[in-house]
Order: sequence, then C-alpha cells, then structure tokens
Amino acid sequence: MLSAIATLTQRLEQALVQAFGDDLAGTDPVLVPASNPKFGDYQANCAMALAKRLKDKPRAIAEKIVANLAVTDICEPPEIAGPGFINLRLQTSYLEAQLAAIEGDERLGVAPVTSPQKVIVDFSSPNIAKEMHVGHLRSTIIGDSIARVLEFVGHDVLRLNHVGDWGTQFGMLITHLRTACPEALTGSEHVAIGDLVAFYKQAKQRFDEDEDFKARSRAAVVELQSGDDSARQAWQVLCDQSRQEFQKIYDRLDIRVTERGESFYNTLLSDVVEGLKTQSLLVEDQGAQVVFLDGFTNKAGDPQPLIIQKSNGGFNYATTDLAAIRYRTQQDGAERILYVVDAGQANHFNQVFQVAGKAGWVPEKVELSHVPFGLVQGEDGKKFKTRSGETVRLKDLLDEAVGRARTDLESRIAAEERQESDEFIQSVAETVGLGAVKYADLSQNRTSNYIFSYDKMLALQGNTAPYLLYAYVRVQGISRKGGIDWQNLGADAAIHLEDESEFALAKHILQLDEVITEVAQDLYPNRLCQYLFELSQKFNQFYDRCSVLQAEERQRTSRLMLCDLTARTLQLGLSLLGIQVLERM
RNA sequence: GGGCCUUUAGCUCAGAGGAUAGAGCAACCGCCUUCUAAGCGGUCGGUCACAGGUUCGAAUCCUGUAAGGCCCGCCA
Repeated sequence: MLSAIATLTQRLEQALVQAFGDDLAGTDPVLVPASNPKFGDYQANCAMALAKRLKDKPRAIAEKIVANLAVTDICEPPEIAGPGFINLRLQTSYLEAQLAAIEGDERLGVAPVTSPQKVIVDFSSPNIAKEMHVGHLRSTIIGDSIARVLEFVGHDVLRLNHVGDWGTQFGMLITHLRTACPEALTGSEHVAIGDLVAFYKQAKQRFDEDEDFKARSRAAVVELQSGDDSARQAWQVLCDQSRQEFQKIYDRLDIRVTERGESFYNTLLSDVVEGLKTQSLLVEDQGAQVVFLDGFTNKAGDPQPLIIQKSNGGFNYATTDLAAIRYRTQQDGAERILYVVDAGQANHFNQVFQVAGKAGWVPEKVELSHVPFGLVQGEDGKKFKTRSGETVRLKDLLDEAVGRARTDLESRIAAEERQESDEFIQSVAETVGLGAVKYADLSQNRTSNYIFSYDKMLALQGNTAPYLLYAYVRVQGISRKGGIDWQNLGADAAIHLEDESEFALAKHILQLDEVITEVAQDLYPNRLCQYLFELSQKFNQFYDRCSVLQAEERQRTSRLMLCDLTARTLQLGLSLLGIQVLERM
C-alpha cells in the first residue's frame, strides 16, 4: 500500500509535467504535512520556489498545478492559500479505505523496501574485563532500535558487538595478574567479574604510575598478539568470564548481538600495514608507522598522523577498525556500515574513514557512517555517577529503574485496593522499568547530551514509556470488559469516521509508514517515539470523547476497529524500540 | 592551535527551507454514578545565544562572534 504522501507526491509530479512540460520532470513538489490542521492534511510548497524559474506569480503557478492535478479519488478539492500554498485535505472515504487495507495487514501497511541492503550495525561494544556501565547504555539501546527498524523494513542486518577484547588493557591485566593472582590465569573459574574489575583498577593504576610496569604491559600485548600460549590462555579466561556477564544484561534487555571483537581481526592487521605500505600511504614517524591526514593538525599546527603500527610493533584500534572495514565490505558484503558510538569519537572515525578511502577500501556503493550520540549526564549536568563518585554499573541502573517502578506500582495497587500476585507485580515492574530506561534514551535526539533522571523517565504522564504502555493497556481493558474477539468483528465490519477525535486518530495511524521510512533512513529513533507519543495522546482524546462498548452498533464495531489498529500500531512501534507491551498494569 | 557537538518557554526537549515556533514537566483552574483519572480540557509562559549574509520566505542554509561540552601519537 502506498502512503498518502507518496501517492500525492506522484500525482503532483505528474501535474507539474502536464502543466509546464517535461522540463519540470523530477521537480520535487515539496509536499509536507500541513503546518496547521485548518489548512488540511498536506501542503505542497513548490509554487513559490518555481516563480523565478517559470517567470510567473506563485499563485498563478499554483492554480495551473491544481488545474492539472488528478486527486478526486483521494482529496477534497485542493485550495490555494497565502502566497501560493496548495492545501490538500484527505477524503473520508479514502481514509476509511486505507484503514480497511491495513486492518488485515500484519505490517500495518508498511511495505518492505524494494531493494534490501546488507547493513552492519556495530553497537554496544563493552570492554572485556570490565563490567557494562552507564557508558554502554546509549549505544546498546540506540543500536538495537536502529537494527530493529532496519530489519523490519527488510534489510539484511548483521548486528556486531565489537567488544574490546584486545589491546593494551590486556597487557596491563595479564601482567598484573601474573604476580597478584596467578591462579586467575590458569583457566579455572577462580575469579568473579567483580574481582576482575578490581584487578583492572589496580592494573590501570600501576600502568599509570610505574614505567617499568607500563613497559612490561606493552610487551605482554605483543606476546598476546603474536600468539604466545600463556598469554592466550589467560586472555581466554578473561573473555569467558566477561562474556557471561554481558549476556545476562543482553538477555534482560532482550537484545541480540553477535560478538565479533577486536581480536577477530588480529590476523588481518599485517595486511592493513602491507596494503598501506604498497600504496605509499604509510610513513615512519618517531618510530611508528603512520598515515598523515588531510584536514587534521596537532597542537603545534603540524599535519596529524593516524598511528597504524606503534614503535614497539603493536597495533592499535585504528588498525583494527581499518581491518574491520576491509573484512566487512569484502567478506560480509556490507553495503552500509553503521557505527553507533559516542560523539567523542567523531575525530577517530573521520580519520579512519579518510584513510580507508585513500587506500581504496571503501567501494563506491558502500556507506560508512558514524551514528554519534551524546553523553549521559546526571541531573546536575555533570557526568552521571553514583553518590560516591563511582561509575554506575548498568546492572545497578536497571535494578534501580525496575525497583522504582515496583514501588510506584505497589503504592498504586494499595491505593486502588487491588489484589495482585507478586508475579504480576514483578513482571509489570520489569517491563515498565526497562521500557522507561529505553524510551527515555530513545525519545531524545541522540546527538545531544542526555540528562538521566529516574523520576522523569518513570513519570506516569508526559512523553514516557508508562504513558504509552497505559494507552495500550486501555485497549486491552476494553477487550476484556467487552469480551472482544478482534479476529472476528463481523464480516461487514468497517470503520466509519465521525467524531473529530476519530479523524485525528485515524490519520495519525496511517502515518506509521512515513515515520518508519524516515527512521530507517536518518536513524533518529526519537522521531518514532514522538509519533507513538502523539498516537497515544490522540487515542486518549478519542477514548475520552467516544465511548466504545456502549456505542450503538456500526459505530461500536467501527470504534473497536480503531482501538485495535491503535493497539497494534503501538505494539509494533514499541517493538521497534525494543519495548514490550502489557495487558494490564 | 585544530576538529566535532550543543545553545529554542522557569526545567527537560521536539522542530533539519514554508503560513501565528510546538510538546511534556512545573504553576494555576476545571472534569470521575459511565471501557483503569497512570486520563482529558483550559490558563500562564519565547529577542529561537549574538551579528551579518543567501532566499519570495530562515529557529532551520552560509560566514563570523560568544558561552558550554567532547576529542586531538603510540589507551580503546
């Protein structure tokens, strides 16, 4: 099914050609949703822009377009307003037909893309030997949602967890453990993740303070990267421990991601060096192998290099990222590679992409894209930390959100004198709490910093997960009360729009397609959130004004169908955000 | 020194070339004998950081300035 905006755009393009000839073929009619409902549903803004080119007044141009515009099957007669806006209002019969068409469609009218792409979404990426913390929250949630949207529209998505399982941190850790806790490196389960974190901190401290330790750590990295047995074994133990912990978080958040860490590319690193050398891009500078960059200078104003191979022979993450680009384009056949990584690494990605481009490793049809997001800050605007100043562990953060949701739910149940099982309470608290954490993050434009607030995300009113979940629950309440079988509303069941709030709701439901298409392209999940919030608002207005179960027949069935479509749209939309719905709350 | 990001209502944020700049929260005022009031309606609230420019039209694009944040050689 073609969305209204797509159909009307086509018709306007045809009208432009008919009115002004083939020269206008391919002209964008600039069709956008109306800025104000009193102007109708859509407005075409091209007449003003064409005035100069066609040497005529905008209103005259608009009139010619309208005279050639064939939309009697879709719209009321178009109106020309202001300087030359063409205002279009959808016919009730068209809306009703569109609703009937999506009623039987599981995808609610959102057609899969005609040319699916192989897309890699690189997200989450915690570090081995550390616990997942608040710093991994946004990448994990945003990356998952982007992957879900791209999968839904029909792309072949490979979700990759580029875990930090390689590099200097392991040199540090292994070197430290060899003296501090050798049994941890033997392969048996001697060390819990919490201990590892403590060891990591100790190792980091020694690394920063002790030059000798630093040198031995770097040597250990080289051992590891060259395949030394004892280093490899120690590394394996550390990775297994961490992996189990990560998986608990992913399971809880209902996130699938394939681990392919930095170590995966180890054997390909020397090829990167060779490739750059062959193309004379590689230069030796202060003992390191580097590529000088265009457009980047250091503090002294000299051209800045990207280090490919360190002076001790070790590689660093730029090298790994270059190897990954080659592997992903050549072996995985990726056409679009998305890096859901914090905005602080914009420089790094620009540099790596530049070098990959210079080396000819980015085929023309491949898009490399850093999908940046801002920092998580506390309510004081500073870095989000615990009261004692520690980094907030992701597990604790989720527990806190669920715990608060539970407390709130319990007091509500008590106030309403309801009887609910503990199982119900825990299940609702989990869905509400985790949904709130995800929604709060996703509902904000990802590029800006994000002020984290339990109170705001769990608020029952406003643009929050609980508000959306409640709208869904309301439909389920109608269903229970009326004993509704949504599959069998009757053979002649149809939607008839009458009340103003029904029109508003129906039109909004039909815009799902446009929103999802936009998110799949621009990767801003907050637009989907905004859509779902407005859908919930429009549903609540409808719910307030129009009784459903008590309505006379024909209207009753029509309204039930609107309820059903609303609930299904909410469920689908929330699922693309990684949020589950509830029958009761 | 260079690069990137941010600056819109008291607070948190939408808005990415169109008509009178929106929402939520907060504050205040209404609405439950009726499908869960976790709701709905209303009032209040703006020099879109500043200065130029492009355009028929700019919060939106360009240039500059200011403030804040992040990053910049052997960590990732």
